[in-house]
Amino acid sequence: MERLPPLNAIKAFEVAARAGSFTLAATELGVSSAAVSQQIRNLETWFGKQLFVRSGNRIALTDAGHAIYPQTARALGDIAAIGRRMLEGGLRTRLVVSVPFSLAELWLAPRLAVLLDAFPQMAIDVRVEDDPVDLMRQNIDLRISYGDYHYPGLKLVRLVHDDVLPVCAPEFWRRHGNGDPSLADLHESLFIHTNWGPNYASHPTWAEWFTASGGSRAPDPSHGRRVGLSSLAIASARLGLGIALGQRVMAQADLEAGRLIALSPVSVRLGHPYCAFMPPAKAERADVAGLVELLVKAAPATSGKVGAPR
Amino acid sequence: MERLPPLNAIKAFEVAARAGSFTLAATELGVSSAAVSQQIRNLETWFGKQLFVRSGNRIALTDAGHAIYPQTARALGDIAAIGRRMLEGGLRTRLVVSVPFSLAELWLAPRLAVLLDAFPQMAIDVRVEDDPVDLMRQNIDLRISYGDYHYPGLKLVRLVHDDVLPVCAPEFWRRHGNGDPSLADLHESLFIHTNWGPNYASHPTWAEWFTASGGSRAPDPSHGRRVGLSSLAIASARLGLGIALGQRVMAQADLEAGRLIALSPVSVRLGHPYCAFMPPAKAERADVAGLVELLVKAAPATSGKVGAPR
DNA sequence: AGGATTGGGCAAGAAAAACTTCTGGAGCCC
DNA sequence: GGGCTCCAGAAGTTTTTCTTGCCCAATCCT
Repeated sequence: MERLPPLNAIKAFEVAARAGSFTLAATELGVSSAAVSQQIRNLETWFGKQLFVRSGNRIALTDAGHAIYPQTARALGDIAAIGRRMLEGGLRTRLVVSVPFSLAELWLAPRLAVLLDAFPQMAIDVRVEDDPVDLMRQNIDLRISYGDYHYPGLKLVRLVHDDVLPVCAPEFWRRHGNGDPSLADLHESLFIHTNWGPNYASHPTWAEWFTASGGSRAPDPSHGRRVGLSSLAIASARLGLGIALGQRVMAQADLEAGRLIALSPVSVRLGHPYCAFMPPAKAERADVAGLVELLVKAAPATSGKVGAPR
Repeated sequence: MERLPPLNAIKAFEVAARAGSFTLAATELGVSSAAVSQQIRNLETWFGKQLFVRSGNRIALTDAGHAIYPQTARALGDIAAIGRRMLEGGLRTRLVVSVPFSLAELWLAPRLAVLLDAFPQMAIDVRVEDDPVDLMRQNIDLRISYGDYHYPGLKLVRLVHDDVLPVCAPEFWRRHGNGDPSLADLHESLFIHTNWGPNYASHPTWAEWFTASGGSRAPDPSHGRRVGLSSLAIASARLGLGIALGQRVMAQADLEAGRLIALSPVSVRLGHPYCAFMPPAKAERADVAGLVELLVKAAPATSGKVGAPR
């Protein structure tokens, strides 16, 4: 095959020709109008032919531009079709979602329940595994992770930037609380410490929480209970084993049901947001997009910003 | 139209799939194999699907890769066809060549004569005009200019890096020369000075030539003859009006025919090469490519380097 | 076997392409 | 005529792409 014209310029041309305006084309492409102008000129220089006539603030296709537009549209349409074809690739696919251990039970499950309630026939696989995950080899459609720095090249959607606050079971508080929500006098052994394991280091500590609440206590982890999973901390607190720094999104249901109580409005943000990652092509699948949307909407209280594809 | 897969990655994929090797594909694309490897991975990440299986130093298309290859080939072929179509755009076109005044008569004309001798029915327009020229608006296929800095975006081919040397008519030398090829004693009024006009400043002067030849004379332009065109300097010398610093490519024919004699082997290079410019798409037209090739070959003595497309 | 060769992966920095911002000018509309 | 919209152009910045240099695995070749 001989040398091809610059493909991105072809793309810009197709959009501009269809839109009849560089500005509209720019909007559609998500760039500035000057960028479109440059790409078009680029293509004109390549061909040595004008494709648009400019008259003041208006443009129109030249004869040459008219001649090639349908071909560009068809070729690009074909390429778009390739993308679509990739998604179907077995069409009968289930939606495969991968989450870290900590999120599976207390965060994803209830949200999926909502979704499955609405679409009972929806086929979803949930895989529970820690980062890093190879989405390609395992045919995963959507990965949810802590932090927005994993998986370069994948489309990224920020779901929720969670925070932690002290929670415990109501009976526990009745027995040990002494009515002091500053927790200043609570015995060290009653604190539950969460350890996120070797790969993560940004989970807030009790010391940080005390600092944020204006105190200065720093309970010694070696004296209290220690758990290796944030969802386990919640579960432990629910069972009356102590006071945990529980993540809000995980404790929510227990708090509303009265199985847990929050001992203070003071909370500490996690170091990173929870994010969804997916191959850009799969972001257009209706089921993937729908699930992501649900997950974003489900937590409007603390966050929900949509990131640009990378 | 929805989001398109990265087009350059598609291109890399098509070539790699056809070549069956990243390295061969890299050669065809004129890039390194690592670049191809990256583009393919890029596309795989976009789709969330492997397109090649890698086993050691060998690659093979996956089922998914196999499935999309024909579509990519067709779409890219369509786009290549667009390029070809642009060239034909009236098919009945003549070849339009644009040259600066100085080159038209003594350089281009004899070379075209060779070409037209071989292909008498070839339709060529020669336009004579100075830089800058708008190739697009005037439908020019090939522009020849002094210097390689004009016309960004156009494909550039360096034709010849010329030099100047002192020439005069044989009778003139018999009458005024005194047998002294160092020209040290020649009367100032017998030097012909070339002035390239307001846009150019790099034409070698007599002072430079004397320096190059080991002397130190600097004839005063206000005393000798002055011409505003390098071809006119040659013509003047041929007519016995004085000694000119003549460009080799222009004096060649007169030197061989004995109408001019070179007074010294010492020459001074011009500041820039002569270059051909053309829209990249037109570089593939057989007539354009043929003419450029002829022009390059016609001057192997002093240069003939081919530049990369810009 | 065992060394040499070929072809691809990976990471860092370099080069090239694309984009943004700002400014200016031309036509259109009131 | 004045304001508005839209495109062009230049300069500077960001992003993408490519190269370089190194490694490893499989193959090839005595």
